[in-house]
Amino acid sequence: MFGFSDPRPDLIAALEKGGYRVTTPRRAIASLLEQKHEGFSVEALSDELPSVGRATVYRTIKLLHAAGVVCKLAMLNGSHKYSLCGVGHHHHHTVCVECGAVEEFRVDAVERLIRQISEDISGEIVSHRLELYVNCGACPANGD
Amino acid sequence: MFGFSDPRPDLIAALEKGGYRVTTPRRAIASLLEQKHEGFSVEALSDELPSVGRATVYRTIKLLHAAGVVCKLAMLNGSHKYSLCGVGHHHHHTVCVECGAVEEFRVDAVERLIRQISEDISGEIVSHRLELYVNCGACPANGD
DNA sequence: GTAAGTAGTGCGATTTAATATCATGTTTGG
DNA sequence: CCAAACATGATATTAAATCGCACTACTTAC
Repeated sequence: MFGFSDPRPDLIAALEKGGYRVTTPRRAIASLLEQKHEGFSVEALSDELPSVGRATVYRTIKLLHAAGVVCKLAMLNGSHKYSLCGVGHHHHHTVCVECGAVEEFRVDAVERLIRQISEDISGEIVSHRLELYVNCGACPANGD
Repeated sequence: MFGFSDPRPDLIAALEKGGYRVTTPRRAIASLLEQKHEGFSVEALSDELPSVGRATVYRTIKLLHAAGVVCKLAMLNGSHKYSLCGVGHHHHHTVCVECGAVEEFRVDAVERLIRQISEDISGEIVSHRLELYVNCGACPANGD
């Protein structure tokens, strides 16, 4: 099995490392996030944190995203979800189209493939995105 | 080289095949599209067609997308672009992060890889998305 | 400890992309 | 030519995200 459940990255540490202050709102966001390994939308997050302004939630998620501890996923319908993710290793995600559950996976073959393609197209690959949309078969939408 | 420039798909034919009427606004959209193999936003398209209502442009692009002759690409920044694309064969895209030029490519290895991954993760893969963000090295932004 | 400076916050307005509403216009089959 | 079905367009609306700005709260210097 390629999937793996990540050790929770330390969001507070990520902020400190980036030279950002660790404030009460940021703590609140971080601790809520740590209960939400699955995909979440910033909007929903904000709704669960009425004590924190929306803009601050967006700003903080952007910081965490820049710090690499939160990933931004493109859903099929064009909306986005975010997900906590392990630092330090590149990975991709599966998203259940029924229940929205997000899982990370890493397959070295993906990286090899990208490298191989990069030799065959003109220009230099600066980034890539690979997302798998699945039906996880274990979600409420499947009759549990 | 994996890339290929597609024969222009016949957008009008695609509409007819889908059982939709071929109307004046749709003709206008189709003929503008056929000059725009590169990525484009619906917004920009609409601006170039003042005689056609915004809603109609969106509706028509959605039809063409459903018909498979137009692809919707997710940009790194979260916005979208559309691109004419060949019918009948699955492919992926490179997008130049500087100039926005879109190219199609197809590598069978991608499909093999997806199939291989599908055997190793729980759940069933219903769809996937692979986009390569490149610096095409031949665009105005690179000093031409 | 206080003043000054910097970083962070929150409200509300704004932007942008896209969709919904719905009265009106167009096409097509007969 | 008529009626039904389909398509259109102006406008309102929604949703996600960002911006502007006054205010607050740390941090540092003195």
